[in-house]
Amino acid sequence: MLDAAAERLVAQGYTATTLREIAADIGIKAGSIYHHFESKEDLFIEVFSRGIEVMVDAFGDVDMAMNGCDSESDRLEAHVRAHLGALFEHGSFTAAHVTAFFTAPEELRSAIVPLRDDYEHRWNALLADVLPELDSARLPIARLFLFGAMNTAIEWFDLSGDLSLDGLANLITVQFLEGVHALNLQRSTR
Amino acid sequence: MLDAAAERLVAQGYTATTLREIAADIGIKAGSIYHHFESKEDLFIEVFSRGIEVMVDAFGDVDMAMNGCDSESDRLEAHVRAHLGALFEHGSFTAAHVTAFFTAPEELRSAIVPLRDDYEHRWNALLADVLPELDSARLPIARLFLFGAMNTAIEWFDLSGDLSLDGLANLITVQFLEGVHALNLQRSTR
DNA sequence: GCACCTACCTAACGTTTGTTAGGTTCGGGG
DNA sequence: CCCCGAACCTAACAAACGTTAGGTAGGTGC
Repeated sequence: MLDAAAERLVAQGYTATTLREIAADIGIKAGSIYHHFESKEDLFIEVFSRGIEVMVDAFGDVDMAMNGCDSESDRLEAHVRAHLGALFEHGSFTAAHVTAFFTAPEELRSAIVPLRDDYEHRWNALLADVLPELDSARLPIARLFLFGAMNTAIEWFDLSGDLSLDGLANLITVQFLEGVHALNLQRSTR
Repeated sequence: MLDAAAERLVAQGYTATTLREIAADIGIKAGSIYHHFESKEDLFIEVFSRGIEVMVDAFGDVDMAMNGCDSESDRLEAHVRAHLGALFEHGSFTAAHVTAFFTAPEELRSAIVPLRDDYEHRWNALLADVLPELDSARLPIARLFLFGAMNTAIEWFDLSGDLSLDGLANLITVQFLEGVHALNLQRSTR
């Protein structure tokens, strides 16, 4: 049921997704949803929360696996791969979150924001490690650049195409890293 | 009235934006909208179209101004600046298009897609000029990277902050250009 | 002064939405 | 055997939506 809700979210956004549609998708009636959730808002809070949960879990797994890793760029690439994995390989929760979060009403969003902040802080910490030379004021901007590259992949990336998720992760990481590096050179030689 | 519709679109998305709200914003009643447009769909087709129009016009202006320019990177930066200008300095039409296009029903979108394709083709041609060494299959992906960086700026960039639009355009251009350059090096030395 | 057009309003229509109250089915525990 | 709770259904509710028919105010041209 949460899966059905997430898929509808990706395809139609919050308001256009009706409880009757979700119910029909899983073969029940709309009223029955209220046996599991208090309201439409409540249901989608759960969906959005799981979307972040998947990302945070994937991030944590990489942190474990890459504990003794000496190459900072490899570490970053692994995290990029994990984020892409959350988007494309673990159901529609994360995809729903990324594409439909801003279509939800503000009251719902504000209940989710703390979770989002947590995830963003982890990335900030990671980027501060990988790019110690980067001005800390520029760090959130760099993160947004990276998020933009990863998240817009939803709109065009095809899992069954020529490019693999590993390949895309490498593409994004190299592009990001060298781009930021070039910015620093430019600033310090001016 | 189109302005009011665009601003509502940015804030709420397609389905959550009601004709009664738009009407109230400009001091008329909902029914009166139908004197100017045949339907809700019709109204928003106009809004989305103008969003692209603003971008295309800005693109054309730069093409004129940069006609005899010798530096390809300066030319790219000027176009990035123009796209950002369309997003932040020319009303809410382009911002509405970028943020809310995918919240609109499919029938509406399909009426706009040709215009979008036109704009994307211009960028493809530009990038082919600026980056002649880039594999043509990778070109659309590179464009999407760039679009991602520019368009996500809507979610965080503040016109009244420390960073100017010129500065942001430079940031994005350098980051993008050097990133793509690094990717080519990596591929050709492997 | 009459006709006409544009811009708007009023008042309702049919539909869809989230939501709710009350009833049904069914499997497991005492 | 009975009871109970979980899962689901039926049927309706009020509210809000896009949309429409018919009417009104004010300006313009003749």
